[in-house]
Amino acid sequence: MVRKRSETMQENRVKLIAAARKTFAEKGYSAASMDELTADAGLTRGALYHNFGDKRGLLAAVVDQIDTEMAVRAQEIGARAGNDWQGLLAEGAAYIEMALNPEVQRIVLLDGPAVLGDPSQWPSQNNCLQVTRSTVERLIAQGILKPLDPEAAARLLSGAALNAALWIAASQDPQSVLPKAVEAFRALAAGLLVERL
Amino acid sequence: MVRKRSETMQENRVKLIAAARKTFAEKGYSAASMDELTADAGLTRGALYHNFGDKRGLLAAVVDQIDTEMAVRAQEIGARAGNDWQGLLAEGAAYIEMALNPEVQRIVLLDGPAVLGDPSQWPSQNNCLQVTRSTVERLIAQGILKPLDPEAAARLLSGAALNAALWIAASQDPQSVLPKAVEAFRALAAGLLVERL
DNA sequence: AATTTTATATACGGTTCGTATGTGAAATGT
DNA sequence: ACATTTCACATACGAACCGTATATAAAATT
Repeated sequence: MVRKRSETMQENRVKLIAAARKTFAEKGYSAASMDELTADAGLTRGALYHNFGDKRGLLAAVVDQIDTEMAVRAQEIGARAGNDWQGLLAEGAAYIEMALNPEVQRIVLLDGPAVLGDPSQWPSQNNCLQVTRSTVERLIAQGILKPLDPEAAARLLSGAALNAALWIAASQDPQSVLPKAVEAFRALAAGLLVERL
Repeated sequence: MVRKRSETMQENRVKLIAAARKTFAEKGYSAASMDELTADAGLTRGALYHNFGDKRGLLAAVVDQIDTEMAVRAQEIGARAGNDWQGLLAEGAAYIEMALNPEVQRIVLLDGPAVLGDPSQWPSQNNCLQVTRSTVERLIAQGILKPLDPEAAARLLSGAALNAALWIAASQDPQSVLPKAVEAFRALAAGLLVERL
């Protein structure tokens, strides 16, 4: 059976990213051994360094994948809401819930920023942030939100949401804490609304 | 000259923490070599492992120190404000500005959570958070803020503030971005206020 | 069919961490 | 005051890991 080179290469990339998601989430970035990780994928470090440059590069690829998945999900949930304002609240709640996933938490929220630096400068450009920002921009244009800097508002909102998730996950009883966090988030977000007359 | 043991030991701890603040801030936690770091302090790794257990232990000590300094500063600034509500806003702005300091940013915001886990479970108990929470509790008791969970509100507020700082520091022109972030923060915080009648 | 490319495997060197052991000075007891 | 014990720190050692340099075999190209 003749296998095209680009096919197997793509498959190997997928295998490596999948193995990395698992290992990074379970052990954390620094404790993840590249020998073990590549062996789990049925390969060696050779494949890794050829495809991703170095350990950091692999993390960047993993972060990009998860971030994109999160952004897609958040946008879907936001779009399903009645209006843009409800959408913004739904997106925030969605981020909080998604960040309870250990993969998201360990890889995107903890190791990602520490190893790759500030999310706004990631190669993936942080799709999550983009989604929130464009929602905010629409709401400002509609006169529903105060005319704040959209980037600033989006950063603070997602910062609040993601930080809430860290707190929830570390707490003893996540299920009882989640609603408190969502309630506080909704209150905060309401501060962006224009004053009622 | 007879030097008491406990004296020199305390001095050595101070030296090590000082060297670690410098090196961790400049190179980041994982790139910091404990051989170099201890040599800078005029000691060897022996002193380090005896005093702090391991590399993580040293980071924890450094984080504790910086976090405490930040909490003291924020509380002073908050107390100087006219009332508790103005104090809360001033504290938030103070966190944002303090987080522009590379030491704070690299050590407390990036490496700290990645290596030590969620800040609410740090040995230092995260003094910054305590300050904000007690301010929030007072404001709720006064009927100025909505009766939300104080811990949740404090977490989200500080999350927003610290995340804003990461954004600012990574931006091209921090000085022009800072006021936008502070403005957005004040708007968000206003969402915690009880509805005006 | 011969030649070139290249995706991955293998081999190696350098660095780093944590522990195990050694040592000399302060602390303690008689 | 001297002998003994404690312990804070230094030194020595082993294991793990990363990134690169080299080798190889299979696909691509001519």
